[in-house]
This record gives sequence, structure tokens and C-alpha cells, in this order.
Amino acid sequence: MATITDVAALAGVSTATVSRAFNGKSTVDPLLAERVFAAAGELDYRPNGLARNLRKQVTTVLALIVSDVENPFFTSVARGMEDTAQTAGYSVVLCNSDDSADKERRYLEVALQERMAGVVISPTGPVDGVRMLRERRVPVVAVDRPVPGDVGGTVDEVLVDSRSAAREATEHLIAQGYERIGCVTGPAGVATADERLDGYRDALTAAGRPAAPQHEWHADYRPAGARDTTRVLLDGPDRPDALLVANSAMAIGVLEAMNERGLRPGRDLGLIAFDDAPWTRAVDPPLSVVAQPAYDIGSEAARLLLTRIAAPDGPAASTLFEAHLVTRGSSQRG
Amino acid sequence: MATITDVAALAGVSTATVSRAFNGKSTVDPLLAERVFAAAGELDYRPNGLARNLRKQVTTVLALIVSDVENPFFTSVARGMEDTAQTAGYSVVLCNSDDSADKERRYLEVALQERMAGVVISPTGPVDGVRMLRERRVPVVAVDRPVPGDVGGTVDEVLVDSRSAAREATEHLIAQGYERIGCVTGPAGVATADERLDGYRDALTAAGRPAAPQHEWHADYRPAGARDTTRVLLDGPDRPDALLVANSAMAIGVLEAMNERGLRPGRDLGLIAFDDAPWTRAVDPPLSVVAQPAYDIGSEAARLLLTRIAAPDGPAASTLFEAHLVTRGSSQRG
DNA sequence: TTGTACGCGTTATCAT
DNA sequence: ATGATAACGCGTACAA
Repeated sequence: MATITDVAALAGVSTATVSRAFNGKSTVDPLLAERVFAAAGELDYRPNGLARNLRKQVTTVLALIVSDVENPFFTSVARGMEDTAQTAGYSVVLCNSDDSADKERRYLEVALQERMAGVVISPTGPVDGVRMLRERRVPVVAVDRPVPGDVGGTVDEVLVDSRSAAREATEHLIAQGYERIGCVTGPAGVATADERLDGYRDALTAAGRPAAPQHEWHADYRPAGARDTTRVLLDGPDRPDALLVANSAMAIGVLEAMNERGLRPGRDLGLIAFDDAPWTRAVDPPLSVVAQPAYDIGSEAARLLLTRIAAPDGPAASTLFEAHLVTRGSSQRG
Repeated sequence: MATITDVAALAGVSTATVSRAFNGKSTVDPLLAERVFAAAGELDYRPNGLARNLRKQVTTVLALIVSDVENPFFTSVARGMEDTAQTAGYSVVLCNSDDSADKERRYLEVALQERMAGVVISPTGPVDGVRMLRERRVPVVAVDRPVPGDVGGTVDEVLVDSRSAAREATEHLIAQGYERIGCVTGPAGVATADERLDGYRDALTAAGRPAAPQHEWHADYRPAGARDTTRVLLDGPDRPDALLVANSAMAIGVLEAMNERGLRPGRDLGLIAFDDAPWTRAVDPPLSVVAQPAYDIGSEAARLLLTRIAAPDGPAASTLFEAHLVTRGSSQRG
């Protein structure tokens, strides 16, 4: 593979000039530049990114570490981040931590070893990993959830006000006349799961309804877990007549269990789920959802990260997006 | 950030010894190794991947360039590839070409500049891009589709026998008593779209039914396009009573259009779609699908790539996976 | 077994 | 405006 030296030789200039030409420095004679590019073309030369990175002590690669690549919310985040990063000349490496603190830690180590320019993460593990990067002055932005254990909010975050959204959704179910409203949320301890449950409780409390622990369930944010949970809750006593479901993957499981029993969304069981996944329009009746601005979240995270790369110091920024309720057929009785 | 020199100094050895210790060479005195690791721990040293890569002239990063990150088929492929690559010590960079030849080309350039160890791609653009890598001895494996214009099959591929699967699915619709079976496939010219249409035709022909051009539609492999197409075909004359849909994203659009018209899958319109997306179990009745072994495809592609990295020469390998029909409620009248 | 010294390909500094 | 040259941090001949 041709190197800068080869090009310099063929063009009859120094490597410095070739470098300058390729980096668009204005201080290079147009005539020489011409010759450089001609030579480069002839040799089919591409600058060696590795050497450049070593020399400049910085890469233009960002990492996005998500807890579940198959979750449409995170793929949207990825697209948003990618598009913004792209325009600034950065590439994005997508990493899947699978909600395992171990895997997450490994990826953080990789980010450090490969001297990536920054990391966006939906954190699973404790704050240590993130702290490790920050000590090395590698910018980190948390998305979707704050970093567990990060007291004092020292790391940049892009979050969604799930609690208000959950409350709004629950209020809508109440307004629609549902009376025994339940909530299927994610694992206790996961911030989004807790918040969504809190918002649900807020609405019930405000409506003067008793808190009903037997109407609150935790599943693992995946279809199968929610399906099993729903089977139990549908077959048990005091069956709810409506459900707030904390993400779209679990909504799949809920619908599956309802199908098994011939239950129809809306009529037999009011339903609102978080995440406006494409398929939610495919079910009959269409699923009411809490739409999170996933793409914008990714895009904003990238922007924050790039800002932080440019100016490593300064106080942590926290951006809070609103989620909004999209009412469709599954949340009305008629 | 501490370098190998700092560690060597603190441990009272040469940088060579530190390097050997960190690379697990057996030729290093256990006592010295001990001292090296102690020093490294104290300094919180991490080898600089950039320098290592430059020195070794090779990275341990693989690229996966897909035509649509939001397509669950490709996210499964990504997971399969990632898991296999991981165990061999490689990382995977996920890139989204968005079915744009331009974007694809840019990512191929990045792969080249960053000296990535290999590329798995679902090709959109012409063979030139791929050829460019291969000339530079960067291994490439095509997944999902062959490389357009690659006469003679010079590049490694991992494909699925869509045609047979489409035929099988169509035969099932015929056996279920559907009489006016249509096909909504992807863009003409995209290999998978053409193959699935061919398989559909195979079945009709074999059943002694006339080819019916008015029952064949092309859409863009996305929900909205398929929805619009389906609106037209449902409202038009000679409306089909069953549909083979060439991917799950389009199935969403088809179902949406059906919902608008109060049509029920199976009873009013038999339905089989490619891709066993999680949500297909959430609709009522559940969607019959052609399940592709997406995870295995990714895993096999990684294996092929790693083999090729180890032995760059030798004839191109082509792996063909079977897809299998999963019959559920949407393909039976009852 | 260990150390010395060179080179990977590039960019930045300093002269010219 | 251009060229010579010294790093960047590591791995590996080669020598000891």
C-alpha cells in the first residue's frame, strides 16, 4: 500500500508538502498541490489513519454503548447520533452491552485502549467504569438513564421525562373510564422502570385512587418476561382492565398473552406502551404509545459529546426531553 | 496517560520486557513480570492501541455495513457477527449505508483508511467499492445479497435461499385454499426482492395457475411504501385474497392498510411475511412468517471473514442457508 | 532471559 | 511556501 513517502517521491516534493496538501492547508502552491494529487491518484494512495491517529493522539471515533441493540429505541438513538457525528467528521462504533455490567466494562476498556474520542452510553454498571474514562479525560454522555451511583450529577446526560409521560398516559386511561389500571414496568432499580412506575402512581394518587401493589408488576424489559407476567396477571384475581407497559418489547409479550386468551386491546384491556415502534401501527386496534424522541436524543447526545471534546472542562450538562402521548385505538373502550 | 516507557522505568526494566509481559510471551521471568504488572497497576497503564496497530500494521476491528440498521433482520445479523468476532478478540463497527451507494462508498473508504481487518456488507452499490478493498487485500464477505455485478462470484458470500422459501410459503397459501394470491416484494433489481418474487411465481406456475402481473407489486422495503401500495391493491379491481410480503417492515404497512379497512389477516386476506420479527406474535391472529436464520448468518459471516483474514487467498466461499416457514394464524382462513 | 535500537506513517516544529 | 527532521508509543530483530 502506497505511503506518503511514495507520493512525495513521485511528486518530487517532501512528505511535509504532501501532508499539507491532503489536509487542505492554504499555504501550499496550487501547482505543487496539483502534482501531489496526481501522484496520489496514480499510486491510489490513502492516508493511513492509524499513523495519523498516533501522531495526533486523538481519533475521530465515538462509541455508543447500548444495553440492547435489538431495541428500536436504541437503534433510533444510534441513527440520530450517527447523523450528527457524521457531519462533524466522526464515525460511530455501536457496542451492545446486553445489560451486562461485565460486557459494558469490557467495551469501556476498549474505548480507552483505542483512544476513542468520546462515549455515549446507556449505563448498566456502576459509576466506576464511567469514572475511569473521565479520569483519563475521555468525555462521556449518558443517555436514557443516569449513571447509577453518580451522586451530584457529574456526567453529562440526555434523559427523557418518563415520569410525567407515564403520568399523562395513566391519566388518559383514567379519563377513558378504565377502573383497574395496572402497570408492567422494567426491572426494579433501572431508572426508567422506576420512573415510569412512579408516574403511574402519581396519576392514581392524584385521582384519589388507592395505590394497589397487586397491580404493579416488574418484568425484564423483554417480550418473553412480559408475556409470562401477563399470563399470570390475566388469569389471577382482581384482573386489571387496563395496563401501562414500560417499553415496546414488553408490549409484544403482553399482546401475545392477550391473543392467547382472545382478549382485544381497548375493549377488553386498555393498553398504552412506551416507545413508538413502527409495528405499533400494525396491530388492531393500533397501539397507543408514549413516543420518545429517540432520534433527537441520539443527535443531542452527539452534540453534547462534541462540545465536551472541544471543551473538556466545565459543569455537567443535563438535557431533559419530553415524551408525548399518542392515543390510538388500544386505549379506548369503544 | 502513562506509557510503556513510564512502566519500564518504574519497574526498572526495559520497554521490551514490559511489552513482552503484556503480550504474554513465555520468555519473561515471572519475577520481572510481577514487577511489571505492579508498576503498570500503580500507573494505571493501558497499552496504546493506536501505537500497537500502527506497529503491527493491522487492527482487530471489523466493519459491518448494513443497508438498514433499523431492520431487525440486520440487527440479528449484527449480534451473530459480534458474538463470534468477540470470542476471537475482534470488535465490530456497525455502519448504516441506508441503501445509498454513496454512503456505502464512504464507509468503505473509512474501513480502508482506518485499516480495518475486514468487512461484512449487505451490498447496495456496484462491485467497484468492494473490489477496491479486495485489491488492498482487505477481506470482504457479502451477506443477504450477492455483490451487484460480481460476475464469477469472486467474493465470499453468506446468503439465504429466499426463492425456495418464497415458493414454499406460496404453496402453503395455495394449499390453504387461497385463490388470488399476490406478492408485495422489494425494489426491482435488489436480489432478495427479485428472488422472492421468482419463488412466488415458481409456486403459481407449478400449480398450473396463470402468471398474473397485476398481482405483483414492488415497494421500497419500508412500511410507508408498502402501506400505500396495499391501499391501492385493496381498493383496486381483482383484489387478491392472500399476500406474500417480502420483508417484515413492509408487513407493517400492509397490516396498517388492512386495519384501515377493517380487514382481518387470515380470514379476509391470507398473509405471510419474510422475517420472524418479535412483533409478529403480537398481532391477532399471529403472523405466519418465513424465518431466516439471521443470527447464524452473522455468525457465519464473521467466521468466514476470520478465516479469510488468516488465509487471504484461496477460492471464494459461498454459504447458503435455508429459511423455513412458520405457519401461524394469518395464513389460514379459519 | 533481557536490553538496545529501529521503524511503522503521519503531523508539527523549525529553519530556510 | 517548502523541506528536513523529530516525535507519537509500541513491537521485534538483533545483540548480549
